[in-house]
Amino acid sequence: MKRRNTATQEAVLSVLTSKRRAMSQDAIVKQMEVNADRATIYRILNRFCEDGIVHKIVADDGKQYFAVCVKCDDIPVLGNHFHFRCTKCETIECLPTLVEFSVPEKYVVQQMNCVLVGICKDCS
Amino acid sequence: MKRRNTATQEAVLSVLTSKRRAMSQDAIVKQMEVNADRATIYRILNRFCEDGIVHKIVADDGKQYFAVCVKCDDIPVLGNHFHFRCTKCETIECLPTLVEFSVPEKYVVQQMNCVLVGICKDCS
DNA sequence: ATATTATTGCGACAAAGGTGCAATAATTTA
DNA sequence: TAAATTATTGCACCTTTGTCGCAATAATAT
Repeated sequence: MKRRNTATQEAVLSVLTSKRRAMSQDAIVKQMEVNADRATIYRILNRFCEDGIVHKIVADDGKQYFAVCVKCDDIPVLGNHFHFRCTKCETIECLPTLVEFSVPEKYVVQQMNCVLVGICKDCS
Repeated sequence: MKRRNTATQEAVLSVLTSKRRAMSQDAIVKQMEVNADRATIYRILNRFCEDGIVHKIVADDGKQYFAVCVKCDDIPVLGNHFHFRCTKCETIECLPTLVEFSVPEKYVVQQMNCVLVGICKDCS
């Protein structure tokens, strides 16, 4: 399944990279000048996830948010970091804070989804 | 708004306390012998949350799970603990592991929702 | 026993995501 | 460059989760 370049895909990626935040599908379309079908956006985002271009966060509102996997401020943002949802500006960002934990005997951790909720630096 | 005792409420609470796991609405009804309306279950669960009897977890599947606020194994399970979703037995449990973190300057954390995903001790 | 009002059931609704299928268009091949 | 291949899209439709209004029911207080 070789990938192809399309305008919609580039638009989605462009929005995500410029905003530097985790965004929901509807937030992404709002920022796009090109308009595309909802289902298409979801398919593009899920493809990006498979390819490791973006990662998915499920916030405490139950919605999926997508963020580009980039290094911010020279701190590598890998899988195991906290996400921060600001209740004032309604954005979700990747914190450089790594999630540290230890689980009881015999538990195997494969993924994680950690969201802190509060007021971000710009709103406090 | 004084609370009243009803059979449905007791049934919900009974299921949650006996299972000792975080359960979704549909999982709860399946375990109940009394049958009640979906909306009613949700209202009961949200009331329990308000009263501090149960707490709500939003898993990485975007669904709400509810767990009784109890002490397990002599370890107090308060707000700031990890949750563990087992992909094999499809349950979510409260880990005794507390969430430890430090956020960058000027961030104010008010809540958190941290879910680890993998294989639990019973399934590994 | 009656009045008060919390709780329930029903119906309807909205939002978020996903899917199948035919049409479109980006690559590849000739 | 033109034709063939097949990844991607748009559309329609569907499912699940969760909420809400309102009238009916039933738990408590009087």
